[in-house]
Amino acid sequence: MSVQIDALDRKILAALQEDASQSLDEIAKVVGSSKTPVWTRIRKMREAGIIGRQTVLLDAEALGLEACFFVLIRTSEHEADWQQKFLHALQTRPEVLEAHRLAGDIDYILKVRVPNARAYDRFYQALISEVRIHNVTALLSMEEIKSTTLLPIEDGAQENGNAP
Amino acid sequence: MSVQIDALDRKILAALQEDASQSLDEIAKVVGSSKTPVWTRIRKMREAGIIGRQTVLLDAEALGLEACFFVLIRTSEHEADWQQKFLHALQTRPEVLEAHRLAGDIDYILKVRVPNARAYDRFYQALISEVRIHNVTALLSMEEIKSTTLLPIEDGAQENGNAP
DNA sequence: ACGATATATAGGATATTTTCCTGTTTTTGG
DNA sequence: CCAAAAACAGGAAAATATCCTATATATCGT
Repeated sequence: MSVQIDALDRKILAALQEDASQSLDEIAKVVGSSKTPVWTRIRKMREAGIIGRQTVLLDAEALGLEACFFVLIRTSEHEADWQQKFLHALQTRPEVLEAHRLAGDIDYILKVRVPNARAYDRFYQALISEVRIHNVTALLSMEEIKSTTLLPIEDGAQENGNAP
Repeated sequence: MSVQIDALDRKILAALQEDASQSLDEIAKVVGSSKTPVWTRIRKMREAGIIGRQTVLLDAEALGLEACFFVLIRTSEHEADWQQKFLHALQTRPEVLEAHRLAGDIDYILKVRVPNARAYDRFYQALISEVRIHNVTALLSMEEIKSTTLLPIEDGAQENGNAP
């Protein structure tokens, strides 16, 4: 096992994802510790990959990205090289913000952010010309009710999935 | 109009969302400017809400959140107070990371992160006991192919949707 | 239960960075 | 083409990150 996360780590993670611009002293005060352990733990969790990218969330509309689509994809092809081409296409296109392979009759779901419906169509045409896809349904978002990167962190007693 | 974003602003935004821990001097060098204009522009874009939360992206699996569902919801009710109750339920539940109101025959889509399938069922039971919902389809993610908060920022010439 | 070793913690010193100020250059409008 | 305004570059003081040292806490074998 790489790193075991304890209650203090979880408090630090919660504070960090809430506001990563806080100083170590502020975080230390919030989590009830001092800056050295907070700093050491952050460094270790960064190295372990528990803490990933430090970023800033931007207003998509202000950047002219006014349309958001969820795309449900069914395919008949499940060969290795088809899948590889498909994955590569998704990963290189910056308008694809999320892509998941699913269980069930729908094979993939994408979240795509584009300036407008025309830009979505361009994306769609480019995608289906690049890889063969059986069936596509696009769901257009009318309203972003909620959008957060804040993961729910259990700060209570540690509930462990498997007994020790 | 609140703030007009120019090419330098876009470069700064791109640098920031790529790595928000960079110093002003580093960003200034990358975007080809000096720290004062970079700092002023960041401050203004923060105030204008173009730049939102500064955060850190965490590894959900490392935190024990191993299951991700996309939930497609159809409802027959479209009255104001039903909708308000529904929105409130979504916004207060931390396992709901995204919620969109859609155009078309599916009314809402949610993205839900939970420790496991049992936790999803608890969430689902709690939700349908709180608000009346006509039809629900849960899509289980088997693999997160891509997940990014990096919005595509056109750093070329400024393409404007409406003519001046 | 006790002591020896390992580990975590608190607070302080230095290097870096943010924040703001001052003088200069560039752009804009008449 | 000149005046007014805006943006810019670099520098100084305050705040912060990073690392060090000493102290406290926990762990393990006997």
